[in-house]
Amino acid sequence: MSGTNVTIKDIARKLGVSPSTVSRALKDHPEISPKTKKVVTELANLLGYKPNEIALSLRSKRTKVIGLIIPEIVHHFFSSVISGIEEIAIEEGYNVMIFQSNESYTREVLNTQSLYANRVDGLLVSLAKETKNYEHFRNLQKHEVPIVFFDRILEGLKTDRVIVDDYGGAFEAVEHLIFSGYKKILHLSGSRDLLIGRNRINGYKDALDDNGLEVDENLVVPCDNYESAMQITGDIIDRHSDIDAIFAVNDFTAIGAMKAVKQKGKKVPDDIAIMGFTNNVSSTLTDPTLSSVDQHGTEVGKEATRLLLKRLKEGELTENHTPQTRVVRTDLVVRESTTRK
Amino acid sequence: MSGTNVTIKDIARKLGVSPSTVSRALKDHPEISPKTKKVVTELANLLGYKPNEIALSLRSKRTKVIGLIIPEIVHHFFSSVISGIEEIAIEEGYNVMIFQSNESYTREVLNTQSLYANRVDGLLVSLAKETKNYEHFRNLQKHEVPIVFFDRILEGLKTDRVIVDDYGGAFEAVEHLIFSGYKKILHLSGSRDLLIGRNRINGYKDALDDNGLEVDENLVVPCDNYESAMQITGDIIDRHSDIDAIFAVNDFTAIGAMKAVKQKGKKVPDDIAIMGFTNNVSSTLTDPTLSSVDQHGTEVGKEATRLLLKRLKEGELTENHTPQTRVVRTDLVVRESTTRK
DNA sequence: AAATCCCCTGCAATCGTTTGCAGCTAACCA
DNA sequence: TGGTTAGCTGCAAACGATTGCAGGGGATTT
Repeated sequence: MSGTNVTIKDIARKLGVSPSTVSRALKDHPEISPKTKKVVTELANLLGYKPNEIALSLRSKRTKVIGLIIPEIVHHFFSSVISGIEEIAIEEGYNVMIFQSNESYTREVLNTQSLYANRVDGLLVSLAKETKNYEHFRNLQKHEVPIVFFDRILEGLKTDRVIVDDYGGAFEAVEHLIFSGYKKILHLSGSRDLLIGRNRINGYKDALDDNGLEVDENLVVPCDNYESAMQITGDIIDRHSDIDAIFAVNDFTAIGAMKAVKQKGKKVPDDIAIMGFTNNVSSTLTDPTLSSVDQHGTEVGKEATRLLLKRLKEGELTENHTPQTRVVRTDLVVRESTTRK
Repeated sequence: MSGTNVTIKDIARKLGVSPSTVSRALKDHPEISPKTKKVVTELANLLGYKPNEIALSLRSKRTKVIGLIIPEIVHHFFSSVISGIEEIAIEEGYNVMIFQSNESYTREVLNTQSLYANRVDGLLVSLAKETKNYEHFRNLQKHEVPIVFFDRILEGLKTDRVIVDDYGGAFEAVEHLIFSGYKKILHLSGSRDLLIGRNRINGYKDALDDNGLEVDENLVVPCDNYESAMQITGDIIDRHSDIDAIFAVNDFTAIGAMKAVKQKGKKVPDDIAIMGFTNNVSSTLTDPTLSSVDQHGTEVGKEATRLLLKRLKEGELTENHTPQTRVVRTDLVVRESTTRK
């Protein structure tokens, strides 16, 4: 980026005016004469002048960059969140600097340090699974960097938050199964350590409860990935032969369960219905296609970014700011795996 | 980012020395006395001083940021490329600024402008489908910003490149089908406008040719997504009842074809084998699981970044630099959809 | 005691842009 | 014609860090 970069000084020199005049002319300052403005802008265009954001940042103490820390880009949910973030950010003239924690606490701390060194104007974060304390975020807050957490939030830190309505989504999904005539519903659940895991479990239980079905703790089995679902689902339906539906904590788990069910010679959805969560692309590709709960990743990203930009516009009110929590509604997407012919 | 940020001047003032001394003390300059170094570093740690990268960038004319333009983050291939890029970049102290073109030429041009305004040290690009000309990239090159293209490259512009061995991957995939005893192989192909589309077609044809099978142009059908594969595959196998294998340009297309084949009452892989390309997560989730060609997205990202950082280290040799092209090998991943029992 | 030398530290300019203030020129009015 | 005013433009400092050069002060040498 050396050499050929045109600066305001270059333009000033060629025109025999001062840099200040050029600067003012370019931003249409009222005290500059129309003729001067004209020659300046013409030369600027000719030379392809573009203001140096770095210099602007140094002077104005704002970079127009927002930082993003996520566990893993390759997860479809997170990449759709990024899409949403980018869309809103670009609209408002902000750029996005992305960091992956890879679920590692150490990495996350390093990320916050890089972000601070680069003086990002604000930060969007979804936590690594390992993260239990939040000194690194508190540090940034001391430096008045506003933070918005999304999806994987940190209780105990006063920040804006955007979360998915996991409870509601689970409730609706299970109720759909019940209304479709399924009565004995297995839940392959997420970790009870994570808020999202607990919320989905509670949605499941309350849906049963509200509809007069018994909650059987033996039917809440921790299992949150494809491989283990493949392995354990067969056994479970052998032991509980009256299971006629499975609600899984995510789509991959659901697909693993589906495969196991089919291997047992049972039909989906006639013998056993299957419901996922997340609404991955994958859910349209299975056979039968998988009913799921859409988490609207893009909307989560948009909402988090809107919240952050709002904070940035409000200015230095960090101290007396009341943190907000936005809940993004989920949507039930009914496909073949829960629809008896 | 205002207020509480500690600068070198703050430290200098509190210690009654000059900023220059502080600066030198912090970088262990030999002309600073040990005692001064000690007090300075201690206070710096105490106050949590972190150099302002913006100021450094302004002075040194390098930002330690590399820009990335990709068509769409939500595609698994691209998000794995990002992972690879980030890994290498972070190792070398670089950060990554990501932009999506959303396959739009206009957006891509805007992206290059933002990237230039932010004075990124270098650029990694995978082209939007729409892009036919390259003025916007030529502009950046004028400003001595090194560019590395990957996957979707631009012929006609002298730059480093990292491409996937599409030809070899297709060849190997089709040969695997042939060796498995399949003789009439349909190719659901990509666009002949794109290099990757042409390369895969050529790999397909040469594999047939080399193995003494006839190449039938009617069996190369443009079709590169799930929906259209679902729609047209049935008709094609009706018309050409001797088709016993399908090689699709990507996994989604393959999965669409698989579904259509199953709907016709044919068995996969016993009646018709199916081979994808990309090796998405989805390929492990279908029933039967899908054989595919792994493109090693992470490796593509790593290689592109290595190439770029190498250029950056070499310095201002942009003019007399001989562009390099690196080819990333593919790997055939055999699963159930091409394995007769 | 004067001269020399070595350590250490500070001054000032620089990167590119903005902006409060001062100053210059020309025109207008009395 | 002298003074006021309006309309433009330039000076200089600032953002935070680095670095060539100059200089101060103490110790050593003759």
